[in-house]
Amino acid sequence: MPELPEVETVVRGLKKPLTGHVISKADIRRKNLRYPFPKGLAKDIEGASVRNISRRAKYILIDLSNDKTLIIHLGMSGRMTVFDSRQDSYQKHDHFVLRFDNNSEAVLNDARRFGIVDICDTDNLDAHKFFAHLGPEPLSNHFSPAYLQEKLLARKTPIKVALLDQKLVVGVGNIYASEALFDSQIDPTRPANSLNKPEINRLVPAIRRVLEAAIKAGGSSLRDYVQANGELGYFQHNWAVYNKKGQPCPGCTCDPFMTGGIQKITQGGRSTFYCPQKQN
DNA sequence: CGGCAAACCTGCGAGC
DNA sequence: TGCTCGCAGGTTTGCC
Repeated sequence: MPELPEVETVVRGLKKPLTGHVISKADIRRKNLRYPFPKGLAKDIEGASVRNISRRAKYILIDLSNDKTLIIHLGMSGRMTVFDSRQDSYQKHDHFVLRFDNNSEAVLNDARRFGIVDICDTDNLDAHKFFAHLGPEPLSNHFSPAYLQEKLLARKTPIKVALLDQKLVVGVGNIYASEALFDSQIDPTRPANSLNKPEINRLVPAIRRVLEAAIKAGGSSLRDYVQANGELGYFQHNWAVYNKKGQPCPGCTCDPFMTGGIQKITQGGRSTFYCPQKQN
């Protein structure tokens, strides 16, 4: 579900209402999501206040006053929403609830339960197994054409598949990989090591452009995703190719009845959308 | 190490 | 209306 823009949007939405507030109660409503909830989690966080909320890759980091950081991943179907003062009772799949001193609640709802909740000493975050092997943030300067070119050298897997590898670059998921390759006019089936310098010079800024535009739009809502305030994202209206099989390519003048329009293929077990006329 | 399929889950839309 | 099938924003694991 949530890729970098969705997680970033949620993080921004959580900051204002939660920062500075004390967690009065952590309600753990089942024993596991993707993994078991950490032992003693409630005890570890109750009574602490929220110092800051940030994002690394697709993880939400809630930095607490007791020098621990609560780590949350939304998986495919997770939502993290804040309720001012909740009137209605818990919904189906509300698995983890933080109640605050001002009576507000942050609720993790995750139908498919691919999400993750973990806790870590803030000092040791970088060494945590989730983060130790991650690639650079795509919106940082560490993600440069020179870096990408070097990393792609040894990889003959299709470029679309490579972009989903979080060791190469974090945050890019299935939607934005298709969108960024369309933006840079690169055929997603090309072996990663076949991209030349001009193509890589197009791809890096295209990834940034697509992610930044999506953040501006509050992310993409396909089915589960909502912002922290419960509103939908609206970048799905700006998709050029994702989920648009058979539709005319926005950058092409060719007749979709002749070309078949946008193609849907499967790579690495996941759907890829692209325009064979524009991307090569 | 690279590459690929399968696994983890529930829900929903399409097609019959 | 109701069933089955396929597919969905991610990541890990196990096998070759």
